[in-house]
Amino acid sequence: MAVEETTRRVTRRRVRTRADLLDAAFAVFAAKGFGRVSIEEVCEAAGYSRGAFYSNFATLDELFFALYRQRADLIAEQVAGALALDGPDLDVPAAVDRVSEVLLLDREWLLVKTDFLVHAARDPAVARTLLEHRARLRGAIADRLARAGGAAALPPALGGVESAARAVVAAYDGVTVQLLLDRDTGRARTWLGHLLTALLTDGATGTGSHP
Amino acid sequence: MAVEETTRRVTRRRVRTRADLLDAAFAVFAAKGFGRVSIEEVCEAAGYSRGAFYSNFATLDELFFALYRQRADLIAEQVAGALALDGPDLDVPAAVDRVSEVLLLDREWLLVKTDFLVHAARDPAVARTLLEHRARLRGAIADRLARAGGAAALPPALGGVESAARAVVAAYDGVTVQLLLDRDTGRARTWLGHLLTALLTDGATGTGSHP
DNA sequence: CGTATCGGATACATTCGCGTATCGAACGGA
DNA sequence: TCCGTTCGATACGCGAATGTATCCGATACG
Repeated sequence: MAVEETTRRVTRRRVRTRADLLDAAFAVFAAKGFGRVSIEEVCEAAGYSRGAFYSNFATLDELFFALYRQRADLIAEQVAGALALDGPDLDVPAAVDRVSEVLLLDREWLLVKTDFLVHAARDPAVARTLLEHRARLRGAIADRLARAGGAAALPPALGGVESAARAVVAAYDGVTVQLLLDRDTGRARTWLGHLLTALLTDGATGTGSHP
Repeated sequence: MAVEETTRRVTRRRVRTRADLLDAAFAVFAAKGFGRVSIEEVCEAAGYSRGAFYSNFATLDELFFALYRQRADLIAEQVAGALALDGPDLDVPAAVDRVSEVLLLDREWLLVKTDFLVHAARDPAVARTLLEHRARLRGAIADRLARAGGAAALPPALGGVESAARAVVAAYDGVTVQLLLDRDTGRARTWLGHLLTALLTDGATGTGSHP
């Protein structure tokens, strides 16, 4: 019962505290992993006592969920922005570069995101919201692909733009795993670039992305 | 110091106990996630007391690591077997089907494996061994690809067989993520099939896998 | 079959983290 | 500025999990 149903006089202080807790939680979760973090650690990192925590969240899970939503929405915005940059004609390699930049930039986020995946994999309710996020992302990609060339022009052996979008997301997830292990961001970005151009262009050898 | 350096009179009982603990741990980890499991839970599930645990392992992490090695080696064997089935000429769709079968069959294993990934992502030493496992897997795939056609015949826009193998693993990882969320194994298998044939065959639309 | 060693159970002390209840201080509206 | 409300700090009790030390039954080996 951290947040009542009835409207409460939301103080500025409260907003700030909540934001501080979320930020601190992000750092701590990224560093140690959700499973190894206690409520006290988060509070300590944020500079508050446990009282502040219980006043804002009922449980660590709740905070984790809120944290994920916050950051995921932020990333989604950035991706949408990166996709919207071109005019109606899509420059695949350039768009791929821009999106890769956004998606693979922050290792901490990848860590937290994967933690959340593990969490969602065991809780159908959480999984549903994560699937919705992913569906939105796929939708944005599919729209972009459709808007530029449609199914006929670009995609190769896959079905339509829907399938192509799905493949893009799968490639992203696959590269993420590798990046989490070898910590080589540059390599991951060029790799994602290769994969995506291989998937999205017909037979032509896609140009690389970074020097 | 669970296991001494000096050779000890390894009793049959001990072997059995250790195996029981590992099996129980697999089930419990899969069900609740590594981060939410206590030593006692594992012992209870295995039908032993904590004394048995501490006699065999120093820490939960150590057990987790041993568990991962055990299962990963087992899977690796099966994959190698599935890859070796054809003669020298590789039937891509068939091989893809067989490998998908092995890799995506067991949801519990995918859960544990992902937990382990999260774990490894934060511990460079663990990450190294995981990377070695993956390198071995990639190597087996690359060998198989090279043995059947080489770089010239099959792969499209990617570099050589090395890159192709890398792409295969990435696709596998990507599909795994989706499967963890939607729990639709059949879908995941056909999807992996589509992806892999799209990646490994030139322009021809790869045939599906299952009816 | 006897015996020395090993393996696992039990009991114990201890630490850690949780959730609640209470209180003083900060806040915002009038 | 004053006052009712809200926020977060502090203090408390509790339960769970840990690691260790000790003991007894099982096991291998001569």
